[in-house]
Amino acid sequence: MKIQQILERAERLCIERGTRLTSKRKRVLECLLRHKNALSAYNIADAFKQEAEGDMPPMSVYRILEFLEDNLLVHKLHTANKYVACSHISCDHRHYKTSQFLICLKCSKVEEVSINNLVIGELHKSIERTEFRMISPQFEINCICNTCDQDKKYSSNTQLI
Amino acid sequence: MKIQQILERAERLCIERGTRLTSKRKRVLECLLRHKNALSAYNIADAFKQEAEGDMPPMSVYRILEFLEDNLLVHKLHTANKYVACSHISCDHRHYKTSQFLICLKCSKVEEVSINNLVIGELHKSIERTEFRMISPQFEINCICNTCDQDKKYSSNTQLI
DNA sequence: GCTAACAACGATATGTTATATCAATTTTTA
DNA sequence: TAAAAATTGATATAACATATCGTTGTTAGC
Repeated sequence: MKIQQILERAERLCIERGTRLTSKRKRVLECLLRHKNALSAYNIADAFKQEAEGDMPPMSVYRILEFLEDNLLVHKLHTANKYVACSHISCDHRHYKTSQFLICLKCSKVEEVSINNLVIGELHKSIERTEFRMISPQFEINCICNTCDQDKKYSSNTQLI
Repeated sequence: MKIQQILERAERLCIERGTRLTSKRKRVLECLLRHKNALSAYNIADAFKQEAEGDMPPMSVYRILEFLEDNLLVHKLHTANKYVACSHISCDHRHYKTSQFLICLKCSKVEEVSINNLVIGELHKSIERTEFRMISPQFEINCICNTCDQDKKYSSNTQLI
């Protein structure tokens, strides 16, 4: 699906929620959609500088990312301290209570996967037996993507992790 | 099990691995064992200052934590940027290929749990179908512990998350 | 349209987490 | 005991993040 369509869908979702996807917020979301990999707030600010899209200071990026996260448009990957656009903006978007992210530690490529509901159910059951209550379930799994794995095989000066 | 015994076991494990659990390393591990909650490197440095156990600058703590992690004696919780002592130092210690941590976002209390093998197996299968390869499997699950959950109910000025 | 209330944005300061580097010291090995 | 290796000390700097306050822009009621 094209980025422009996703942005339009995002805008509609915000209107439904009574929030506003301002032009700056839209541009940060677009930046995340164009870069497929996860980006830090400072990465995003740098991208705006380099692509001469007008200034976007890191503090603004943080504020905007917070808004986008609250509006279910981006996910924060806590293990990487980076952010990705939600891959379900344009599809149903509400089926996904538990997100699972495979994150390449080398290039920050991210895949948002959907693990078997049965598995997630079992997980919840395991946790119910403890004295902990799960909140905002999100799994982040450290991986190496195929591309970077290949790189490792053929280039000796590439460092893993 | 008493901390002293765990430390002795840790020392033996290091000797078996051909590494040395020096007195400073031992003291950092002991610090993590005494505090049941996860601590940041700077938290540990502060603890040494307060308890007048002699200086332990943050940079030393980082170096020592790296050693302890390499020697499977502590885990880094990437989502919290904090560290905990491995809860399996004194038991078999090698059965645990995939560690799962329940982390209280309020007080950093941590429980290292063993989730249903079925769940872990399914998770691995899901990942095999992607173009990612899992490394250093470790799951961190954001939770609220019962104690902090109770606190929330009875005190109005306590903030959740 | 005017104004009050609120939301969004800009700017600065500061806090927290982490890595890099090089010198000094201690321990091990030959 | 001297050389080599491991450990520790010390400083600088990078990377990630929050707090605060003033300004600008938008919305809602009059």
